[in-house]
Amino acid sequence: MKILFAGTTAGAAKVLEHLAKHNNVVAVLTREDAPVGRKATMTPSPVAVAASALRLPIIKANRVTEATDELLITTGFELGIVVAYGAILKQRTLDLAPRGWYNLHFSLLPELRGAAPVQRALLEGKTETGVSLFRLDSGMDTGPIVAQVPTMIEPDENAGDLLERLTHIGISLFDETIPRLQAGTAVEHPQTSNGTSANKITRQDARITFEQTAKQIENLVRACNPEPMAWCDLGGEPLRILAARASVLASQLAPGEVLVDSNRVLVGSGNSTQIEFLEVQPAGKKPMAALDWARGLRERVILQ
RNA sequence: CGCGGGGUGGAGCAGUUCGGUAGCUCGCCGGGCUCAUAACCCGGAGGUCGUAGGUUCAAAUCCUGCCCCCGCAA
Repeated sequence: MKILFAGTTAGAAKVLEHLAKHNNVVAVLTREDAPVGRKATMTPSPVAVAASALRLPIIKANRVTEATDELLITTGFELGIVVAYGAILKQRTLDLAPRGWYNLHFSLLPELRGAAPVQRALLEGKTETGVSLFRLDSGMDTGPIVAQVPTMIEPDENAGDLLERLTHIGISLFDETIPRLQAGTAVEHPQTSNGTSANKITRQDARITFEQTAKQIENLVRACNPEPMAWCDLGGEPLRILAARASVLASQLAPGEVLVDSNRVLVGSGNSTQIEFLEVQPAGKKPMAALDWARGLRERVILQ
């Protein structure tokens, strides 16, 4: 069976590499090269890089237009597999695949539909999430579900860790399910509720306000690592917080006040709680242990 | 030519304005105290100050080129 793979991110590239070993992937759809870094170097997506290594035909498009459809048709694909492609497929395009299009989504649908299910799961402090494989329809992650795998969220997992784990789970799920997709024997269960949405987390969302409780800040920090990374203001410069955990001890620190105590960097937060910084990154510096950062401080600081 | 910060013993920083003995908080090694310790006390090792050149009696510090790292913005 001829499979078309659509994806963009590093995780999607991993899935592609695996699928291509065991299936007949005839072409890859990915987003166009994008500027990356300070020099805005045009860089192909991780999926494009992986597809090149696999010597697969690549179709690059940020929006799937009718012209893109024509290219897709020429591949002769029968089944579409989508993992974090980053653009909506219209019904017109969905109709091109005789066996349909299936999407791997990193939540237990209908929970957390949308662009950032992993980050939102952590931000909301969930203890369980999972992956869902469903048939695409014209809505946003609303199609009928073919398979789901739940998993517990580890207390110290951040979004990067969790996404990596979910990706592996997703790969296993594909191994189990693709034969049935190809045979057309997969059982589909319609989503029965409207669920919840998981919008992308913006840089403003990622700003820490120390009026929040330590637990809320911890959730934000975990959700935002590695992207877009939680931050606060240190003397007019951003201070990124890569890792932190809510302390169980009550705090007498004012919100944003920093105290080093017993080899721990504690910061006052809302409702008399305190957040412990574990890893931070000042502007212009590399990430460092919070204690190292605190050692270099010459005076008391208040974060905002 | 988008804006900006930085490179100083193993780590994080000060010192550069105004040139003149390598500093601080840790870590490491050895010893002491202690029931014990992430605590405390004593001692010690470890640095071509990113790199190449220039100015000077003298350069981490002043001048010039180059390399590397990072934040913001896109």
